[in-house]
Amino acid sequence: MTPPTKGDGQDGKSGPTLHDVAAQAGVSTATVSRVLHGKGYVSDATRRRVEKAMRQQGFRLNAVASGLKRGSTRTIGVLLHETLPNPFFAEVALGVEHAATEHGYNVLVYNARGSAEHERTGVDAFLSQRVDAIVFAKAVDARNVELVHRAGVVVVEVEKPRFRGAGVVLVDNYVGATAAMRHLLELGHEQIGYIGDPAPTDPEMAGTARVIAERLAGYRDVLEEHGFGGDDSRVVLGEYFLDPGWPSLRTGYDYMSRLLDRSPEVTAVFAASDLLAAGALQALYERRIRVPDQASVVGFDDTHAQHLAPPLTTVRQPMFEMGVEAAGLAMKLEPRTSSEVWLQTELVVRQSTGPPRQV
Amino acid sequence: MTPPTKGDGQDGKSGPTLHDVAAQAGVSTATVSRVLHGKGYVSDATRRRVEKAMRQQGFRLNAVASGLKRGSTRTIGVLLHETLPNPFFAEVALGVEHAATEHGYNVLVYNARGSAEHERTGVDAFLSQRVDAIVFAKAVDARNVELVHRAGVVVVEVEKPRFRGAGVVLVDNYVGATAAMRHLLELGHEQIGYIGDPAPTDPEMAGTARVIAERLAGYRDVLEEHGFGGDDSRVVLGEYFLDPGWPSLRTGYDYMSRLLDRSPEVTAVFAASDLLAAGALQALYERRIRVPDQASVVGFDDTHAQHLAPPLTTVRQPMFEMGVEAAGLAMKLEPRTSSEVWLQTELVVRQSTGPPRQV
DNA sequence: TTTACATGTGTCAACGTTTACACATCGCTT
DNA sequence: AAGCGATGTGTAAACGTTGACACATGTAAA
Repeated sequence: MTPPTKGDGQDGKSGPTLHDVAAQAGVSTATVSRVLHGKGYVSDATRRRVEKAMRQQGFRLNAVASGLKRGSTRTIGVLLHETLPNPFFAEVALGVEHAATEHGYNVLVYNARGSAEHERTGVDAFLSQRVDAIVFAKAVDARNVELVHRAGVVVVEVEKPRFRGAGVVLVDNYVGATAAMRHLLELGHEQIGYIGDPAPTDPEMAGTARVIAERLAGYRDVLEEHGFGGDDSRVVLGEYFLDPGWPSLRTGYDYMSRLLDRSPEVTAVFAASDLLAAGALQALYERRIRVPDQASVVGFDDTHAQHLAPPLTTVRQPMFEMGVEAAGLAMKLEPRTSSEVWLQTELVVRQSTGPPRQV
Repeated sequence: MTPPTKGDGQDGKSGPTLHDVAAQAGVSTATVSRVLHGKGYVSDATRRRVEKAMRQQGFRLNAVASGLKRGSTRTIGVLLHETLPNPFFAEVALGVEHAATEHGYNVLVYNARGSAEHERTGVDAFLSQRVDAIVFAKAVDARNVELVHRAGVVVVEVEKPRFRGAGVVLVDNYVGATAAMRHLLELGHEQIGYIGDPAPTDPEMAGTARVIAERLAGYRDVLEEHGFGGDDSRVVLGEYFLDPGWPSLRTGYDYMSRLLDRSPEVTAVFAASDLLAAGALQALYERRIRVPDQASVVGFDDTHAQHLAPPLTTVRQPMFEMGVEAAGLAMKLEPRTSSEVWLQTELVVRQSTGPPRQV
């Protein structure tokens, strides 16, 4: 009647199958499947017998077989751009994991390590695994995204601008940057420096360029608004593309040192990231410039802010939520469908900002 | 000859199958499979024809079907204990991912969020997915580990002591702690404080207890060695089990404040983690005690050390390597086999330690 | 010339689930 | 009394891949 069973639920390896529980319950596998998924008609008596058999044998549905048959694996692949030393990606991945498992989805991760070839390998692996969707956080090479798109698999991009048929999760960096600047101006600062990274010219990096440009634009526009515009002499932009170890802490330290040498009159600095701000704090500490008494510092992203001394005022970027939203799109969207989710930043005032020093 | 094909490699959805390329190459699926895996005899001419057909159709092996047939998915599940705010788990997960993908394995992640029930759900999901191995970093509930073990799936535990048939990755906290203490004594410190967490008494948390005990033992033993032993008055252990938000930065700040109030004579502190050290640094900054001029601080784990001002001297814990080793065991071990890997810590001297202040 | 073994390829039955379809009953309505 | 829909269950064919097995050759040793 039923094929010979080998996993009888006792030895442990490879577990009992639908056939095994069907046999014990004296029904067909179809009925067991119906019980399992609660669809179709099943009498109460049968249902109970099947459920008992499942319990006794410790039956666990083989998701691999199920996935093959149904053509869907309920799995999301997360492709990380790179992870160290920035917690951004880990945080996003966690958000995806959270939302996905909440809905019974599985999450595969792959770290592209910043290289297009690695990313390609990851895409291949994910497509091979027949994931339902791939979340790029953030994509290295647009061609890899294109590839997924062509394969008819849902694409979700984090922090990368519009792509024909994909879900996109974006955060408004401009508003956050203006909030930070307004905060400094309200405290009475007028000589405010900016340290950040230069916008890459490579069109491949358009997403990164957008983020960088928005933060700097916030700085410039608010100064302008208050009549301090048109002067970029207090802006220090590095040249990280020449620097193999970028982004490094050292970078923030260097930028800040350069700013202090060049414009000793500044009473506050706006750093384009917490990592940069952390480096800036180190430079200030070394020069015995006390924060916030003698200089105020604002960061961006809230990755390290809490841990620093003093705790850093920063613009929080909702990384975890970005992951959650990305997973939401991944689970909801049809292949080759577009959708955009915008998330807001939030100014978190801590102890690195205060009124300017009395000169 | 061959079944009707539906995915012809053009429409994108669901892709071409072995049958499709077999048809185009004029061979059987068995031959295509042989070419794919490079096993068995295939003539050069046939191989070339098959490879051409695969390339033209953009064939990608369906890992789901393959996994079902072969009974192995080449997938490792990583079960995280929890992730925020400690980068430890993310780092270990990354190490696993790195080593795994290097060998063509896939990595599923699940975050137990510190709860045994969530962990159980994760284990169920992983077993359903028929992962080849599960890495617990670190396990919440031993019964969940037991469950995996009984299912005949390879178990690897990170930082949790012996379990019958499992791979275990451990790091020697004791040696690291003694290195840190010796460093302080060599600089001339004699009044050294210790801030850390109390060892949990719950047998479920034996792994955590071991780690905590080893670090404290290192502190005590080295002091003893140098004739300053038997005095625990400079040891501040919290009571985090009462604190819902543990572990928090606030904790380090509080412990340090308590230590300074109670034993103002201390010239150096050994903190049981970087997070605690970061909090300590905040307390010192607030009191305008300059590091390292007036007080030295040593951390443990190197999670935050680099970012702090001043950069923290700490005992580096090889988290990434722990993940790599865990993946190695996961891929190598037979089910229900034991194996232990010990990793060493390393003292990293930065700028938070120096000779004691002249009183 | 037989024998044996290496080489090359096809057939077909799995792997464990899902689901369309068929076939029963049962209780009602006309 | 026939007909109908709702209910309950089984049969069997997929899903795409793998691998044991069978069956060819060809070539070299006996």
